Amino acid sequence: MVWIHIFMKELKRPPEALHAWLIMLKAWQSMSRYLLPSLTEEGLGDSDFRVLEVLLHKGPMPVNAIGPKVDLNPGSVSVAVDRLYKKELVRRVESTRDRRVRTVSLTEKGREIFVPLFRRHTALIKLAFQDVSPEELQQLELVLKKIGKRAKDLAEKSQHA
Amino acid sequence: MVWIHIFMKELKRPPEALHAWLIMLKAWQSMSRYLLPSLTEEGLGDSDFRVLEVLLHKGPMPVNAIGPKVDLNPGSVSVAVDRLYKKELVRRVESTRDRRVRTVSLTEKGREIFVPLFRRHTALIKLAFQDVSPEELQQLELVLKKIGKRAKDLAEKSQHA
DNA sequence: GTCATTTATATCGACGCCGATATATACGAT
DNA sequence: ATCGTATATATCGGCGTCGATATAAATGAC
Repeated sequence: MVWIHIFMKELKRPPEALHAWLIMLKAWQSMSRYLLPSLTEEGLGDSDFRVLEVLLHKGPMPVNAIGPKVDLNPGSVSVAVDRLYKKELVRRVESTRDRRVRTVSLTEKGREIFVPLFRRHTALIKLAFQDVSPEELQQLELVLKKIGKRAKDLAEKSQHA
Repeated sequence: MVWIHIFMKELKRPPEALHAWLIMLKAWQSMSRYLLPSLTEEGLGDSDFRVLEVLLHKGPMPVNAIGPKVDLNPGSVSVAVDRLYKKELVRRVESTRDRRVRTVSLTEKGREIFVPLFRRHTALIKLAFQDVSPEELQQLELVLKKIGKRAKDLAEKSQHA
């Protein structure tokens, strides 16, 4: 039982930030497993879903604008858009001003497939959050925003170093 | 601007659960990006880290016990352990009772590499959580636990259906 | 004891993502 | 106007995960 000893000695009581992070990890994994099936039934992956979501809610945009919004590098966005293109869910329009850019937008088919899917998705999330009161939800958003922002800042800072 | 219209109409104000989930997504992505470099510098991936973590803190265990703890399927655990084995960070001991099972444990080298890495990792997390008060942290854990548990239950329920 | 079933682990083929690079186009300095 | 640099997108090779399956060993019914 040496390892348990070491664990206790090293951490005393689990430092709170780490503990919270582990719980966040668990919650994240559970949510992901829970939400994924409804996408795969539709033949979509997680990234595809997020791309469609951003296109629906923010409107048409060039490939390079999608990447940051869905946390994907340019190459991955390119292939994701291509997958969706092959399924005729999105359209690529070449810009006349700048012949390098191709603006991506939802097709009618894309809209028809995605809007109901998104609605189901939203309902599933609501179900999973059913035990959380409005006040708790607000508090949760506040805290997660702080953490996300700080993590982003710190990540950028260490990039430069 | 049709899409914005549709968005507003469809969602009125963003339904709170969905909104919170999106913020969680962002926070998660930021944290992952922030934490990953310290692992890759050591030549490890996310899964490898979690396997080492569970071995350090829960002690030696057979391959099939690792999977559930790190949210990986048996095949993935097998190759993850193999990666770590090739780096001599873990050892596989064949059980005499049941000759199918191979109990995985950290080697000395594994411990030497991982313990400081884990300490750095913990420090990074603490930094990212610096803006969160102890009360907020407690509240965060509470709420995330509720969400995780409910999501897990719901996922299992829809499995059977 | 023998055979069917179950369990532990490893392997296989497919797929998605990443980092790096290639290609095409635009922009800016001179 | 030309040339070097920067930007948008696509492509390539490598890697990690998945689901399905293979292999080996244990268990249980008879």
